[in-house]
Amino acid sequence: MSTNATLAIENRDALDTPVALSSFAAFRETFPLQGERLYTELFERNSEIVQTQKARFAVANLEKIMKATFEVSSVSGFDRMSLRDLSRQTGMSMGAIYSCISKKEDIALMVADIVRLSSELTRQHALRASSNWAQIEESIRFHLYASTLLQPWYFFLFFETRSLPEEQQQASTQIELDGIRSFEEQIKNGVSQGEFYTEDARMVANTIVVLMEDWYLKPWKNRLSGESHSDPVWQEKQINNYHRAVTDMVKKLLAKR
Amino acid sequence: MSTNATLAIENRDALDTPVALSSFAAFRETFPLQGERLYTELFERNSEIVQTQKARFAVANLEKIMKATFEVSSVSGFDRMSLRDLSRQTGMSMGAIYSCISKKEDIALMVADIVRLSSELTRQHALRASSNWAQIEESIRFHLYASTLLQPWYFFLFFETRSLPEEQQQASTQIELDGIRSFEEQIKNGVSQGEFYTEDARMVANTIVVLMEDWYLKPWKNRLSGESHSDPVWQEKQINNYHRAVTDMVKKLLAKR
DNA sequence: ACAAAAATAGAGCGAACGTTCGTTTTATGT
DNA sequence: ACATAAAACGAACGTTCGCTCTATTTTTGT
Repeated sequence: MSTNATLAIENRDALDTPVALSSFAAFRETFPLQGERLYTELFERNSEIVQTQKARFAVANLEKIMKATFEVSSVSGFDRMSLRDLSRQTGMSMGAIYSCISKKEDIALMVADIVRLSSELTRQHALRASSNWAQIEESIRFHLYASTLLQPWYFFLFFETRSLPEEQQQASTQIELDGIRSFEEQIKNGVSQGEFYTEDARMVANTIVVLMEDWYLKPWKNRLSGESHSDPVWQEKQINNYHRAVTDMVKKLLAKR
Repeated sequence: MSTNATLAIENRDALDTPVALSSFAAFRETFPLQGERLYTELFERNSEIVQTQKARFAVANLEKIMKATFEVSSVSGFDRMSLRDLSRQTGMSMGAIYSCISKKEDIALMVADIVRLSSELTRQHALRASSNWAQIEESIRFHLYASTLLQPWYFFLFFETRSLPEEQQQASTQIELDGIRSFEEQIKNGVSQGEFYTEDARMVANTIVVLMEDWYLKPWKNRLSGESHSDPVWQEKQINNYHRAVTDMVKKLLAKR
C-alpha cells in the first residue's frame, strides 16, 4: 500500500498528462482513474499486498471485489458486509478473495488511497487556470466530474472513514480542510484584486465544498428519476445543470455591489 | 417504541408549549428534549421495551447507556461497539443493560425516534412566524439550536441510518426531503409576494439544509479550538456567528437586484 | 426491619465472523 | 502433450458477537 500519494505520482508520468474539461464526455475519455486503468493502477499501488502475480487475473478480480463491495456495503455498511457476502456477490471463493487482499480492512484502505489520489489530481489541476474565477469554476468542474465517475468510492470513504486507522482518518479530514482553504485563498485573491467582493470568504468556500459532497453523497436529490443512470447524454445534462447551479450561486455570493 | 411521532405529540401537551428563541441561552431553558426531561421522555416512549419499572432507575440508566453509546460508537461506529464495551463504559452489568433494552438495535431506534421528534418540533415551530423571511430565519435558528443540544443524536443518526430497518431509512430521507421542500416553499412564497428574488429556489433551500447538516456533522470546522466546549458564553457566540453567516448568505442569494 | 425491585458477576449458548490451509482445477511454456 | 507454476476452491479453525440465565448482593419504599 502506497503511503505517499505525491511520491507515487511523481514516479509515474502516466497520471501527469492533462485532463480535458471541455465537457463531461471529454473528461470521461482522458481521466485516468476509471475502467481497466483504474484497477491496473490499484494493482500496481498494492503489489506488496496482492498475492496474485499475473496482472490480468489480479486486475479482473480487484474489479470484481471493489464493485461488489460498493454494491453490498451500500445497503448497510462495510462492517455488516461479511466476506461470505462478498464471495457470493463476486462468485469468487474465499481463497481467491484472499489472494487479492491480506485482510478485510485492505479493501477500505484501497478506496481511501484512490480517492486521495483523485483529490490530488483535482488539486494539481486547479493550478492551471488563468483568472481567479476560472480557477474556482474549473476546480468545481473537475471535482464534480471526478466524483461522478468515482461516486461509489467517494461515497464509501465518507461513510467508512471511521473504521480506518486513526492516521488515515486524520488524512481524510486534512484533505477536506485543504479543499476549503484552497477555495478560500482563491476567493481572497479575487477580492484583493477587485475581482470579487465578500465579507466571509471562508463561508463561501465551505459552502462550495459542502455542495460538492452533497453531489456524491445524495445522488437521488439531483438526478431525480432512477432510470437511465447510464445514458451519457442525460448524465451530461444533469451534471452540467448542477455545475451551473453551483457556479451561479457562487457568482452571486461574490458579486460586487 | 412509538412508531408515530405525531400521535405521540398530540397525546402529550408537555411538548406543545412554545420554545423561546431570543437567544441560545433562552432556548436552552425551554427546549424540552434535554437533560432529565429528555431521558424521561425516552423512557415513556419506550415503556413497552424497558423492563425496569421505576422511572428513577430507568431514566438514569438510559442516560448512561445513550451517553456511553455516543462516546464509544463515535470512535468507530455502532456496529463495532460491542455490548461488552458498553458494559465497561457505563459500569453497568449486561443484565442491567438488558433491562433497559430488548436488543442492541433498540438503542439506534431510540436515537432515530428522538431525532425525528426534534425535527417534528422544528417543523411545527416554523408555522408561527409572521413574514416569509422571519419564518426562514427562525427555522434556521431553531434547527441550529436543537441540533446543537442534540448534536450526538443527530450525528449518530446520520451515520447509522443505514443499519436501521429499511422502513426507518426511508423515514429519515423523507424528513430531509421535507425539510428542503419546506424551505423551498417559503422561498417561493417570498418570491411571488415580491419579498425575494431567485431563479433557483430549490438550490437555495438545499444549500440551507446542507449547511445545517454540516453544523452538527463537522463541529471541528466551525468551533475551532477544542477547549471550552461547555463554556455557555463562548458557545452562544459561536452558534450565533454561524447563524448570522448562514442567514447573511441566504439574504444575499434572495436579494432583489 | 422486611419484602420487593434492581443490579451484579460471569458462565454459557449458538451463530456468524475473519482468516487459514490442504487440495483441486486451470493456465502457461515448451 | 505434458509438466509445472499459478489460481481458485471451500471446509475448518479459533474468536467474538449478541444475548440469556442463575445465584447472589445491594438498594428502595413503607
